[in-house]
Amino acid sequence: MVRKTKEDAELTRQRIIDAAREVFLARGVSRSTLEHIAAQANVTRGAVYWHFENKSQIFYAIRDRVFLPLIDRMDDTLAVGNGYDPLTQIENSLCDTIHELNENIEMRQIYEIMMIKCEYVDDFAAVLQQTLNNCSNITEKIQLAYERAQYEGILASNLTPNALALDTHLFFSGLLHMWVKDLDGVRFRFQAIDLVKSHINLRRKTL
Amino acid sequence: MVRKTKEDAELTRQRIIDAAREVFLARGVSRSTLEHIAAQANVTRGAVYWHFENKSQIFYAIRDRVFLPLIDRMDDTLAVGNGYDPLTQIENSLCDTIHELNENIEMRQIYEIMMIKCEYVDDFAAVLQQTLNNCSNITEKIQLAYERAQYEGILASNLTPNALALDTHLFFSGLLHMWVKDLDGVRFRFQAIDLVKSHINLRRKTL
DNA sequence: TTGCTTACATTCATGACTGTATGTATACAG
DNA sequence: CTGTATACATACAGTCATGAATGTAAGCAA
Repeated sequence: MVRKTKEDAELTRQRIIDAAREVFLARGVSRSTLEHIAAQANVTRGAVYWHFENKSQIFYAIRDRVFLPLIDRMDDTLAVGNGYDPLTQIENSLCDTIHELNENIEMRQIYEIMMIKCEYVDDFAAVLQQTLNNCSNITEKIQLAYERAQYEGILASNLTPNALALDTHLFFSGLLHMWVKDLDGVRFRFQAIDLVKSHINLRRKTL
Repeated sequence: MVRKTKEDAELTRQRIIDAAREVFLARGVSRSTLEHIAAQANVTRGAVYWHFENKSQIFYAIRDRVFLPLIDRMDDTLAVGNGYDPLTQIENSLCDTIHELNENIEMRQIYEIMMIKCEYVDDFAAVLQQTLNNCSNITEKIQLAYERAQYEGILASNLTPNALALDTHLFFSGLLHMWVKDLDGVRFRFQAIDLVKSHINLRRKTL
């Protein structure tokens, strides 16, 4: 095979990442071999080893394509003073993620891989803890929004913003899991948005 | 090795199941080999193959040791007329499960295996759907309790019992996941019970 | 143009892991 | 007391999968 230019090489790298995503999804991470990934990307294992040290490194590359953008979007929708009241901000933030899952196949696949196609042992155990940290950050941001909501007097509940934020976080975490597992969509996918709205309405003071 | 009596054989079978649980937990299901399991159980692979067709069958055996009792307990705590009001019934039902996770090492390990040490592909994909079905049943039971709560006029919310039940189910599903992933216990394990109580209080009409 | 580096492809040695086949001693039925 | 089925252990064959070693042609800088 001929030597490629730098741009070609980067393209190959992306092809390998995309291929790995497909293969991980179909076979699970553990049972996916570098040969499978290489074949799916139309290269040889040599090429894969050139671009990545091993399978975990490919996994990390895949994950970063989802979680870094996710954090950013959450920051945006939960930012102070974007025209929405705090409860609506939280609602929008959650609905945005659902919307993204519906529209973005890549993101959907990556969530599926991380939730039900991966075993968190050895190298991967660290990933779980990082994800937990990210979750903590998100919970904090939601809590801040609830604090503003309380200050603005639109909260129906007598619970603390902290308790509300944790409850919301757990609800949404469960929803994402069910969204992913509910392959035919009947149970959760089609009504995910409604579930988020109900969840938020439960906390909104009725006029 | 000498031929065992029937009771001995059953004991061996249990030892293999216990061994598989330990090995699955430590290495993940995919990367666990029948040799590992056999070694942990102090038998040879021959013995394992005698008792089980393959690895998935061992997995099923492990799972059944948790989920069948779980359903039963839920049925009990949510049964009509056991002296508690419906909201307290739901609370007890969830707290019981948390309590069981705290006390029962076997159950804790099995949850951990099923949530973060298993890749749901091929044979295992079916397990997910079965679990989803079980979840639907539980949600229905919770919904019935909410309907009774509504009838008794102790519900604070204007949401439908169906929406409330789904919200509770998702919350609890998220909580179990976090409980399992939160290995050091700081984030969720120690306050799981409080989180359940907050969740229920949010729906209880204040006097 | 030369020579070094890049971006892969190819080959090889080695080591799991699986499933099955076979051996074997004993429990148990009759 | 004897035959058969049981409950394993042992041995074997075949298939992947890995990682490293080596090959190679082309890009690119000087």
